[in-house]
Amino acid sequence: MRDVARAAGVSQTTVSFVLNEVPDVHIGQATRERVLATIEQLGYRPNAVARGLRRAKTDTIGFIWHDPASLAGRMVQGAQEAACARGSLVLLAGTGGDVLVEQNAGATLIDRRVDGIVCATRDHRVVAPAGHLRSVPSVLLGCEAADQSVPAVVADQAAAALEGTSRMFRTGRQRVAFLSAAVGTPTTRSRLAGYRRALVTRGVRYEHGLVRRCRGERAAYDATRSLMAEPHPPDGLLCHDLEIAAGAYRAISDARLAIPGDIAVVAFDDHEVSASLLHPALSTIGLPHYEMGRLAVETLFEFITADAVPGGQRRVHCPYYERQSV
Amino acid sequence: MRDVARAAGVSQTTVSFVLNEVPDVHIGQATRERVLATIEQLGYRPNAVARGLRRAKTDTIGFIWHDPASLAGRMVQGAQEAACARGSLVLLAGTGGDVLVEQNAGATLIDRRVDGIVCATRDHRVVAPAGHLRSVPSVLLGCEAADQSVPAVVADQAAAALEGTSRMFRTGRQRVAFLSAAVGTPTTRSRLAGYRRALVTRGVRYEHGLVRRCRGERAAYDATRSLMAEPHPPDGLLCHDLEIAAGAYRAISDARLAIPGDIAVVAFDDHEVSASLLHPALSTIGLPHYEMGRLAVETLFEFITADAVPGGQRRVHCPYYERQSV
DNA sequence: CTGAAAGCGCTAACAT
DNA sequence: ATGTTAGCGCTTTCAG
Repeated sequence: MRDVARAAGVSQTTVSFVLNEVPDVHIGQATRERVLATIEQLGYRPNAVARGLRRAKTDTIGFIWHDPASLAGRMVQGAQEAACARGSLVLLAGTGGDVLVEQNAGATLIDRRVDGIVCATRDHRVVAPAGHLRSVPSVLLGCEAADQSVPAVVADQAAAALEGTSRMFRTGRQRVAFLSAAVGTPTTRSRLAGYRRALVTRGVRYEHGLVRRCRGERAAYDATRSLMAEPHPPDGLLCHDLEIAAGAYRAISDARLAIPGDIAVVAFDDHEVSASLLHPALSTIGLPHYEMGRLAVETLFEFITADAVPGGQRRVHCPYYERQSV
Repeated sequence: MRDVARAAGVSQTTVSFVLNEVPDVHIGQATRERVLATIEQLGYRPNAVARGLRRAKTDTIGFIWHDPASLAGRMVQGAQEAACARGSLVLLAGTGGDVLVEQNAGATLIDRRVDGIVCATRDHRVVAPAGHLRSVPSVLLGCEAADQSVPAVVADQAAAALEGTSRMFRTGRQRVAFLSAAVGTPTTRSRLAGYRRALVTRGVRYEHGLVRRCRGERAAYDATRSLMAEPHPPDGLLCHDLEIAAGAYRAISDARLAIPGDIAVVAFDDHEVSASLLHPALSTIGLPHYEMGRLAVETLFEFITADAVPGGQRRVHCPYYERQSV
């Protein structure tokens, strides 16, 4: 920068001013152009590290990343693109799901003076935000703070379950069952809530026996067979994921029933190839990872600029992909 | 840091020395412990930005990311974890596949004074590395420089095609066909080379007619039917991806042939759920994204520390996942 | 073994 | 409208 100043015959200050287009300072047209030309000519590029030190702002947002699953990649991508659109970059800090490492990751990011942090945990779990998430603007992604003290962006799983279930009702189904996951997480709870709301909306009584918890293709197969063997078998099936849907498909096929003729199926976790591999192609509910990452960063920027914590929780709509199973 | 020095009754220099465990400087045991205690007590953490400015080393590596596909997430993760293991963080810079934006991304990362850059492009394409990739230690990921001037990490697709094809020969197949992709990319060329090498190894003549280019399930279906209708239909099929394998499966099923009894199938792009959805479960060749990301960063560190460009190209083994289709 | 002091490259009062 | 100057928080000679 000194070189530029010298070559253009001005002071460093002037160079800095033209570079930053400081609002209250007007630089003479001639000077400005001379400086700009010199910058161009010398190929000068400001040192972002030095600028960050001085401004106490690094134009960098930290992304804490717990999820080893590949889908998280879309979240990171969404975050990265949203940040980029605002002139910031994303600094990644992973934790192999380890909570101790998580503390560390947050601290490390703060050491680097990131302007804010997006903290993405797996599986929508409620977290007690670590101290450092309070010391710098932060937003949770895919989970929420137990005390709502940190804003969060989550997939609207309840609405998604409601929609998936309602779609089946709307094609005339009377009894929709829910093949849920084995473990009770916030995700499964939200989905169950949505499922129940769909029943209420439809004026159908909730039956405990229509909700089965299972894990894996095999368990889903068994659960479906068991459901089909009941006096009043279901004519619709909401599945927690693709593997479960696969098990259900197999059971339905073995029972010589037709999809969607005899029974409709909808599953969470859209995966184009897998969904199309099933016959008939499976209608799915997608998890909007990209959009979640994007919105988390947008929210973070609001937080940073408004200097006020944005409202508690933002839910992102989960798209429904209609294929042939409903 | 000044506060720590003051509270411990020493100079900043001393604090810096104990913090960095400078080799040639020995600090008295008592002083060191006092300083450490004070640091702990005050909860002091060094400012990484200031340190970066002074040391001209940021412990950050840049990752240029072209690929909008979700699988790239695993590469980023591999890179991130490898970097983390060496005390560095990954700074992301995406480009929507746009070359102009790419120039920019590289420049932005250099402005941030990253210690090195990993540049990941989609689809193994040969690139003429932009100037900035030469001005800072860089390694290409998933592609290679036309002039080999920049080290590269790629999946060993030729070896993978060789292995997949050979596996089929080893179960007694005589004629293995290759359903390749529609476009001629370095990826498809490498795979074809591997396929041909497998033929040579087996002592089988290459037949142009056994290699079909297709894109999508439907095209694969047609290509397979056409192959099966020939006088000497193949008894083995190497598929470019899962969609193509799906089309092949359908065609084989329609032709009332059995997998693997009448014909064996192997496909690139391992995806557990999809592969298991097919009946019989499809044997696949995985693309080692995580490992590639990891190795790219390892290579980059060699580059940075050895201050010498590591040898041209590193190929990562692609794992073969045996299921029931061979 | 420890401290004083210079400076990394930039920004932003404050002067002129 | 432009220049002078004092740091941002740290590392690192060089003296003591």
